[in-house]
Amino acid sequence: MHRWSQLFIPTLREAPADAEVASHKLLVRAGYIRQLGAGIYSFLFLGNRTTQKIMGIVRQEMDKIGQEFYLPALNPREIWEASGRWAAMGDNMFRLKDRKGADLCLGMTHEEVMTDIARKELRSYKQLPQIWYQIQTKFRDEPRPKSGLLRVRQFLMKDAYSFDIDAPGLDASYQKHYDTYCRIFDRCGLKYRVIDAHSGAMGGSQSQEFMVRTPAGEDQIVSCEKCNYAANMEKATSRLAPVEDLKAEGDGQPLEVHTPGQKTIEDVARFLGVSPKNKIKTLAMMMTEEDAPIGTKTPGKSRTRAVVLLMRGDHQMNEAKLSTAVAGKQTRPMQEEEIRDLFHSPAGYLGPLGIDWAKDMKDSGKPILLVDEALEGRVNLIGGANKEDYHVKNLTPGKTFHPTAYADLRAVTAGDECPSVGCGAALRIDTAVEIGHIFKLGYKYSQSMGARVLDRNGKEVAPIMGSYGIGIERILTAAVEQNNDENGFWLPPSIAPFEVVVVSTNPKDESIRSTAEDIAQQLEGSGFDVLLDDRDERPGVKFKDADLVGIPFRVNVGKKVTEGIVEVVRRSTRESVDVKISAITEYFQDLRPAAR
RNA sequence: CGGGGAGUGGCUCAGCCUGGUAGAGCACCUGGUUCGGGACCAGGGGGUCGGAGGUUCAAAUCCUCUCUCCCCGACCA
Repeated sequence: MHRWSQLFIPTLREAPADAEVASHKLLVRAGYIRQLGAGIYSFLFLGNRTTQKIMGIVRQEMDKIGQEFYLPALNPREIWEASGRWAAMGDNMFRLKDRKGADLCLGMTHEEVMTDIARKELRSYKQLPQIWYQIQTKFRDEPRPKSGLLRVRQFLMKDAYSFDIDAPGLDASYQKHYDTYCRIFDRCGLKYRVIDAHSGAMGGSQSQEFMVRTPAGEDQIVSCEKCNYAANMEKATSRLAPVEDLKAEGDGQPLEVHTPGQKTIEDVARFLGVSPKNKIKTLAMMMTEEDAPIGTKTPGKSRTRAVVLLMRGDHQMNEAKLSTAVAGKQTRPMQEEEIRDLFHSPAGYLGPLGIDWAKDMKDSGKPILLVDEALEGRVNLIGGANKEDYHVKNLTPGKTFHPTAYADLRAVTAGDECPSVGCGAALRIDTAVEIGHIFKLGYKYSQSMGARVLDRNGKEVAPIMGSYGIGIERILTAAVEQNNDENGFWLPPSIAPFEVVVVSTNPKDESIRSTAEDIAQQLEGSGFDVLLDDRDERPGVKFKDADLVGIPFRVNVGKKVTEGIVEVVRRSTRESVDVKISAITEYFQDLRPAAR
């Protein structure tokens, strides 16, 4: 029996001054956590109890598909050299030396250690598939820890790794994780979306993120309220309404028109009496190509190369999509003289004509012309003439000028139509927190680290891998972000530190005290996690504390005990019902979610 | 790393400009009265004013350096 009077639950009336987001303020106020340094937190009794429950759910579900390991956080340099990530991780990796001067690091993730085990132990396709997971502390020297528990330098992660003999095997392992993650987050009571994610620099083929919408989030996601469509900004698309192209003028060849002083898309469209949708927006960028391999700290020789983007007049460019289109190279807007060098024209009249564009991305030395997919197939567009006070009609991509490549560069905006077939609803854009990530790794680690098994034909092959992560504390943070008000927060019973708090409103009244005690005993006997607030405090203090600390149900034991009645208050709605003391256990058993 | 802000008792903050040897509310301890939404009265304990150096008869206050934390940006397998 947990008695509040004997526990350490240091609740605060006021939030610490340096807390900004709701979950940070409330978790500190509720006595769950205390800060030790930037991005470093101690978990106290209630906080630890909750993370233990979350880990319990994660274990139960993961044990259905995999096996739990426990790997060291302290890693020798060698395995990270083998994968190439000793350098690639840069300053984000905590590094240290042992007494002999040997390099060590604190693990940010465990592909290397798991793959090391695999390469030493796995020999045959008959041993596959394998799914190995652990729940363990990760260390990342974030450039900027922030928002309480949302971005920290030390955190708990459930990380899993799959080893399969072939791609269909990986697909199956990946799907198992997808399903398991849904069960885990459902049981944790979270509302989440699964989005297609950028495969990133890890060389994987497919990747999805489990996101929870919250204003405190750092990532922007696009989602549809009606259907399940969801994507991050760099992947999101939307359905474009058909646009009526202009008719060719004259002989259909590019035709210069005098547009004195008309520089912006809107000005030109109005001046010529056309829609911005029939205009081409020309964006002039410079891209920096580093000679030195990415991740190394020695600055190599860098060259710049012009990248010109053509968008539909009313569209905006998304920088993440541009970054993808140029394979992660750094880009910046051109400076005035760079624009003149390439276009021989002032800004405001830029267009694709008269420039020798690169035929493909490898056609180095020449400027790159990237055309947004929204312009593919369009005809007779209007763009700048590369000549002051002139624009050009009859521009048709692929005919009057030749793009280096077409690419998806367009930023989705809120209210755009959902791209799902037959959906038709409007898209929304929200910030979100990533609570899980599943990833088809492919052969990157098995190859670089030399894991090999014999296949059915006795041929040596590298196993194909997947990796799958869940941020334990982020589940708590997301739950608090989703369920709070100015008085505190409420957690789903499955992850709350206690399911019920029994408040003895006046411990000096013997019948109230003993009834509260009996009810708490009874509920605990029926398998509920119960906290008995037996403190010698005024009722108001106890109610305020109960509202603060995240426990979903409260039983008020007060004057009505003489009538054999107590109140049960549901924290989320504040609704209160009178329940007969004799029926209290049944009352809660009826509420108990089936998932337990 | 660039820009901004802040470090004064456990928490929230005042005092700093204009130097004179540290305050309030909450929390804590003792006694009493209270007891259904963060009570009241009386008494009490607790502070290297982030750190170092300097100016001065005298520094929380002025000057220099430094550390830490927060926010925006950059960054984020």
